[in-house]
Amino acid sequence: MREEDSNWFTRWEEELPSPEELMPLSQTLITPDLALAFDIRNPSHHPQQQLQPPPHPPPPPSALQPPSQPTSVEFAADSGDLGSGAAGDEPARTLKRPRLVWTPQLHKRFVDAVAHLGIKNAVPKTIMQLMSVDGLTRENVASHLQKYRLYLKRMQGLSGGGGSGGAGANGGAGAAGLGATADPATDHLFASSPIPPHFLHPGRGNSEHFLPFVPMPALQHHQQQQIVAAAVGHPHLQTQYHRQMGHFGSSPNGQFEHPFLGRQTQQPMHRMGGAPVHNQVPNSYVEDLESANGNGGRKVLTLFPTGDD
DNA sequence: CAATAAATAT
DNA sequence: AATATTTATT
Repeated sequence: MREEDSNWFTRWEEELPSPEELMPLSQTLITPDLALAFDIRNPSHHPQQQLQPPPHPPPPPSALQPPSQPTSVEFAADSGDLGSGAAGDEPARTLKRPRLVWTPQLHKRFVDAVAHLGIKNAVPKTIMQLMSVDGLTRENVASHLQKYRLYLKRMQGLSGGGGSGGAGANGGAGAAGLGATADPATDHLFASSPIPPHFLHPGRGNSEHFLPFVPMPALQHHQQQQIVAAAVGHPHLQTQYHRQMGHFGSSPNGQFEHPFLGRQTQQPMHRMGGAPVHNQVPNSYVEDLESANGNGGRKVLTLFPTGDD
């Protein structure tokens, strides 16, 4: 049955974020106040970071589909105080980014990019470019890709006896039912996104399909909290969290102004695919917000799960 | 320099 | 535990 081949992507269409989800919300990791407190002047050019993005005029809404909105990622700050020492005299040029949180949505975008690039072209740099996620670095992708490959191999390993078609359509916790050796610790994230069939058997597929990668108007999580804990060498390090709630003005038009516009660090990529990108409006799929999951002493609140656990 | 994989670190 | 970072190899 080959229907599965064309089904795997019709699925995530329905899971697309609702308009409410796609608020750019490019929150700066370092608040201007914090940056000033550190006397950070940004001496040399450092990687694309969102330090106080200048009021960039949003591109005019063209009839065609302009590049997707620069999807911004959220970061989680841990209780590690980076104020001691680094803030003393050494310029914070070597600012370390907060850990990137790979949300199911973000991972889905990752898988999409890899799927459309093909296994051979799916290298960190290319993936990163295709994802168009502001703040994403090549290292982020590389690290994630490494883990993802291990995950794929694991899946192949235990589905080898079945033949073709066995492992294609498991979209969620399907693989964990056969008493397989799927460590619950390894997949959680990866199991949330459908695995393109050709991923599992490279070379065994058949035709390369050029699916018009739709970058989507934007892919944004319903951000709520988890911003940055400003610890400027305070003895107590009481991490405070901003409760960012309340959405921004959502116009009935579907057009709204973002308070902060993420930097569109979109580099002109070479001709890849060249497929006609056709945009489509996702269904308004309401997602449940999950907050305060029993996570023990973790302060990082996980974002909403995409359904399964 | 970029990519990969394994090990190691936070 | 989930990512980052480093190391070594290609």
